[in-house]
Amino acid sequence: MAHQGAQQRRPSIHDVASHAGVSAATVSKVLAGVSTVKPENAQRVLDAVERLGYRVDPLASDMRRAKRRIIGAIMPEFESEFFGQMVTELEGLAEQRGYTLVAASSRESEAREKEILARMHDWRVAGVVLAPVRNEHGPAAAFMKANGMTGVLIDRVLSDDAFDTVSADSAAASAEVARMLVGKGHKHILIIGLAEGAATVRARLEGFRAQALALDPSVHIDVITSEVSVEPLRSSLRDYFARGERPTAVYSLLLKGTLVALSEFRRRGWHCPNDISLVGFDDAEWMQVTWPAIAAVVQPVRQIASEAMNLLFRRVEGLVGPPTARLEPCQVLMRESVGSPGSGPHSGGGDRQQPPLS
Amino acid sequence: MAHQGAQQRRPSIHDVASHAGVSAATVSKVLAGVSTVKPENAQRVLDAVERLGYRVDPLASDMRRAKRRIIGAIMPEFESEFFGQMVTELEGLAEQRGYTLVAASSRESEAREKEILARMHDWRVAGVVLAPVRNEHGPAAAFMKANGMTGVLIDRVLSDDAFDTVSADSAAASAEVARMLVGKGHKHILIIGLAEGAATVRARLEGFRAQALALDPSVHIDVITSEVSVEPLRSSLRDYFARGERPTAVYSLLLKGTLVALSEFRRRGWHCPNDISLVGFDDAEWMQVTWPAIAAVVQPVRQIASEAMNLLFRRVEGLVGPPTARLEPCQVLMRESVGSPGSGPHSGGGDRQQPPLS
DNA sequence: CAAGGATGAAAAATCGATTTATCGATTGGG
DNA sequence: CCCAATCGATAAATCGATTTTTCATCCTTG
Repeated sequence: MAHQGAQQRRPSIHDVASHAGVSAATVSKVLAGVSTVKPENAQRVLDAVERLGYRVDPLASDMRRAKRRIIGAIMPEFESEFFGQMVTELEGLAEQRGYTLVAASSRESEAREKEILARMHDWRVAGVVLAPVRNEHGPAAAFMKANGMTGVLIDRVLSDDAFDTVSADSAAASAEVARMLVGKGHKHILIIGLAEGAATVRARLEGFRAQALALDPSVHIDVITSEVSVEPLRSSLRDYFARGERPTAVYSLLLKGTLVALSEFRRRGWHCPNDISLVGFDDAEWMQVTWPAIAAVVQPVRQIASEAMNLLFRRVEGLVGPPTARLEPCQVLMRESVGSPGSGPHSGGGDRQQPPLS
Repeated sequence: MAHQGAQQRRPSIHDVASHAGVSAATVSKVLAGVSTVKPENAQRVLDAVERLGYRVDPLASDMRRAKRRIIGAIMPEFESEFFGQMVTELEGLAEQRGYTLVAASSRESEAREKEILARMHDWRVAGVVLAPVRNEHGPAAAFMKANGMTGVLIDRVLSDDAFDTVSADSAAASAEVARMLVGKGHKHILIIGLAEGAATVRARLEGFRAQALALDPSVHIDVITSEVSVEPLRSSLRDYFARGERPTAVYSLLLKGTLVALSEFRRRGWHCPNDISLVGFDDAEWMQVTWPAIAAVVQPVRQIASEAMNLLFRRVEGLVGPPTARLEPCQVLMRESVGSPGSGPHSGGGDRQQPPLS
């Protein structure tokens, strides 16, 4: 029945006005808290609002303003904990200020990213929080500049000449990982990542390399990266191991790399940390319940989201001035997947029932 | 600079009209594909649109219609793969039909769920895809009914007297899990879950129990559930093991339970499947790269999303008729975490370097 | 007591589109 | 040759708010 009942037109501001015996303009003023309304009339308006269950239509309300109370959020994906938390946080912060958050996934495509942005521009959003697929130099940011949109770039960015940026301090966190691994005696370390075009991936790589070599110039660092998708990375890694390379530790620059590494370890029957150590950028809930628990760099999602929204609203309110580039500190969680090289019984996969795949 | 430049007012339909030398009404008709426009004028309109880069303002365009081209989506959370994928799918499907998806997280709170719904009602959304926190009898669905909103309920629902529902066939999947576990010889099985008030959790429980007992009436099934949060579940589980209960398999009715189970196994130094077997409802990417890989029930996210959207749009377009209740089949992925009871070396936690916690 | 100022509210314009009503021109039929 | 139907397009109303303008009162003050 609910598909026909009760769907009478909702009361408009004019309905409230006539019930209260005043004009629509007066109702609007009362609701906006303007003080030039006689208290008696104000009360009658509030009573009518109450009686009719009137609520402002945000769409109509936004019609006249150039910047509508809508914030757009564009993330490369929704499937990971990181971006899921990010959207949750952004939504809460937007709501606190009376804004509606419209979130969309670019699905790791720059083309789609730009299309979404164009649609958000059609909506005349007040601002956009963009987590670009690659970095701050993509077509999406260019579109925003060309159209004078207000926005903040987050996550896979370092700094920009037009927009404020907020991201995790990848370089510092990677340096800390380097200190820990080198401190444990690792001398042959493999770094795996995706898309060196991504600003932060490069920062993570260089942050690690610089620190590791500073601590011990004899450290041997291999790097395997691949553009775009994760499968090329998997096969490169497979080839790398197949030709006999035996690093004692792997540092993955992103979550998907950590999964690939684990799956290749499995394939070869290697166990952490006895056979090889593993640290990944990006933490996930499951990493602390597996055996071994996986060491990871935790990104400060809440801080990034909150700082991004602060900066964004400052711009929405008209602040002009040079863009800022913020880096929020990460936390490195050392867990069981990291040990000292050669300290454990170097199994060939013998202590589990599952034999290594050929 | 982008904070001031280029933000001239966007061209409106009147700008297009005057450039094309016609009226705004004509422009609107051309863009709507009405055929009563002289081809010559239509061409001039299209030229002007092209030249000015005109795009319809969706907000203004929606003003006059009772149902706006906006679909609301309310999920209990965004942080899990399941709901992340769900939002991604829903967004794509809405976009295909020219609708904007506004997604919000109820953060597992029924109060928040209702507030979000009220806000979406203010927006006069054409329809809502609601994944309720508990089940179809919560305040949110009641609100939708009371206000004559159009909607579809998904995930934690079975059927409703007012709204179409779409969910995974939990009972069938659980029965299949039962067949597999009983088939492997398990005679003492623990089921853990959250909130038996949730319709689907109950269905999963009963689906499993009925099938298991039908196959082997001597099977002993224990059940541990807790309302609301995950921590009570953890401590109940801990107590259960502490008092000497030794089921040979655990079936978790939801993802968080699977994580709790793994973490308690860790704590006691038990390994799957030698010491205990584990199957969880809800798959996740990491489950196939850990050692052992975790057996799981995969929910058909795409089918649920697509069916929900189909049903929703049918209602939006005015279809009346009794609500339907769809159940989409799941897939059960048996992985290494499941074995036969007593088949492996029953370790006390001896083959890993980490000693069991006291 | 009249001019000027302050006060509070109503009327009207506006935002940008869609839709309905209206109007002029062309064409056809009687 | 005139009225009517048809076609194509424009003017105007509408959606639901906000904001500016106008207007009527009342109060001060010289």
